[in-house]
Amino acid sequence: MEEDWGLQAIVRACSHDQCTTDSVLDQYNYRDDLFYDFPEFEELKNNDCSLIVDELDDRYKPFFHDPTPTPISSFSSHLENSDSQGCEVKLEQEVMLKVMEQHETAPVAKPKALTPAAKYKRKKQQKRVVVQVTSDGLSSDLWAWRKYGQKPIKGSPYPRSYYRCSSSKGCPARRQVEESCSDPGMYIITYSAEHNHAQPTRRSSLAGTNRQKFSTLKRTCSDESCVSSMHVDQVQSLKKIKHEKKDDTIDEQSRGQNLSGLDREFVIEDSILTENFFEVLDDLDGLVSYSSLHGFYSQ
DNA sequence: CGTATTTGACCCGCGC
DNA sequence: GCGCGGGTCAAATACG
Repeated sequence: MEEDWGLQAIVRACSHDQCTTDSVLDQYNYRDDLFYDFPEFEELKNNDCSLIVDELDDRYKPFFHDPTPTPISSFSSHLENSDSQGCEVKLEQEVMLKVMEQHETAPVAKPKALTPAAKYKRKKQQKRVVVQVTSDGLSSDLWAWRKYGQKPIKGSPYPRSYYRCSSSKGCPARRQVEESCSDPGMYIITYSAEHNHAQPTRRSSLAGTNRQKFSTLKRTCSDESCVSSMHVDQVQSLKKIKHEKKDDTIDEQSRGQNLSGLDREFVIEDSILTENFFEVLDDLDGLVSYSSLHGFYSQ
């Protein structure tokens, strides 16, 4: 299954708001999906922690049922009012705009003979996911990326590198990497297009030719457990976003901290970042800390 | 020798 | 129409 990969699992979860047909949603088994993306929870499903799972199930559901995602126009006005002179603000705007692009784009149409111009246009409309990671995070996915270009970016002291997927010939997946000018040491990664093949269980021999780029790769846990261990951090990160959203003025220092909290390659669409969503996060955070989950994740 | 990276050239869209 | 900026191509080069 081509969608069976971590990032896509996140994207899939974030894009459920596009499914507005109740009949479809009624047939959707949220719990199974949870265990599908986070197999470690399977353990909980089978023991006395089912209460927690029920709670998650109940809390999770409303976000999928909401057929009218929060308009992102508030983001637009925020962008218009912000100071576009500063490099940091500009970068943040770019990240926001890309997430907005992802929100607004329609599913990619079936391929047919396209003119170069149409091809280019379609490429620009492709789904994009932006994440901010540390240098360690650059190598934290299993896909093999081959660099095909590098360009200096106006307004940024750091160049942007362009990568394509080398796991499979003809795979349209692309990745752009640039160092954050507001947080040196942090990297903005933009994923575009989707892989047309399954995620490799390990980096292939082809992928292994990433040479120096991945030579410092740190793998202290299996890929699956790395994915699951994001979960509690993500809740904390989202709570930080909540505070950031409350503050209209941009606090540079706190933003740096907030962004660093997102270094586990986690991006969530603004459409579900409603006040209610954060209230639930508050509850979930407490729930998690008092459950056996705490011990599970703090290992 | 096969594959990855580098880097200048080229293409395209957009704003003036 | 022209220049600019972003994205991609492809030849040259480096590496194992």
